Amino acid sequence: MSPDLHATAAARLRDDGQRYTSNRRALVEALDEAEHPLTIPELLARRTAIPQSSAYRNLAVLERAGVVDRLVTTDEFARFELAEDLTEHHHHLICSGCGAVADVAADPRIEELIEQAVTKAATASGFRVDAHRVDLVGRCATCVA
Amino acid sequence: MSPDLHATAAARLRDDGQRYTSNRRALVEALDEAEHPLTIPELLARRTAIPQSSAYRNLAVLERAGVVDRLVTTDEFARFELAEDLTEHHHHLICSGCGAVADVAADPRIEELIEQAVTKAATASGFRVDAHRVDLVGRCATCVA
DNA sequence: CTCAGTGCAAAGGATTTGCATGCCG
DNA sequence: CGGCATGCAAATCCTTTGCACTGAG
Repeated sequence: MSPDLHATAAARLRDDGQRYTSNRRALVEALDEAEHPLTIPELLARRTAIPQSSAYRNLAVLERAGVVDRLVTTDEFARFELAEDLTEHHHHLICSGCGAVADVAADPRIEELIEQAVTKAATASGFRVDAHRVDLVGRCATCVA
Repeated sequence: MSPDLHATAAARLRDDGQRYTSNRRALVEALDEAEHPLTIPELLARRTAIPQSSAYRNLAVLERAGVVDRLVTTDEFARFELAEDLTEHHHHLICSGCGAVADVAADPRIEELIEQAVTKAATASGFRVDAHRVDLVGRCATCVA
């Protein structure tokens, strides 16, 4: 995908005083290959060489450096994806049946409106908005009762 | 607020084969009094009579019956609020500094647009949308760095 | 050498559950 | 009585952490 995805990741880690090691590169690669947020078990299944504790630790580092985002659903596992500015802005379809999370492209026209309406309401109360998240909760094709 | 909040809650529980006990009523009352989603510790602080395990168990029951919604943030605790159709539709301001969650009223005009744009995209992939969630992530007044 | 990164194993902590008891219907 | 609800305590299980070791600079 991004030819300089790894260069960007390395740079952000360097700014945070961290190295871009093979484990971290492997995690970024796995997240880049996936087209939806992955849980730790899913990540480990794709990169078996990485022990669990290293995965948790490195994902925490990558999150602090702004390379990955952690998202928490009602699912039992946290999910990880590449940071928004390294991918396309998108939203999530969260299946309340099986916990699956799929990506859905964002409509720039709507984005604009959300941004405006919502930021205005928030700043009125002294809140500084950094990002918005739009998630659709429902049933995926295989879980429709 | 809702004069028949408790009646509705009782009815929904009954449909699920459950009773509306005093513990459950106390939880619903506490959530109704609060003007933002509460964690379990916060709930217990307001209704000290309820033991932790009962709180968890009853909130799970209330969630299944559609009386409360559970929301998971990056915070360490899950948060609970009354189900959307028992309150006003609203969104959340989530502070990435302290984990606080505040409610913000929804703009019906924007709601409409989100609903349309997003549901169309989702149904295209066989996903049946039940609800949408719009969360603003940022810094609350006391956490702005 | 030095110090961040690694990996194993053990700890932490929110949430869940087993079991005996209480209570509504 | 019958079965849900309760509460205590103990178990679960995702996630974090201590510690000794390895490797890059």
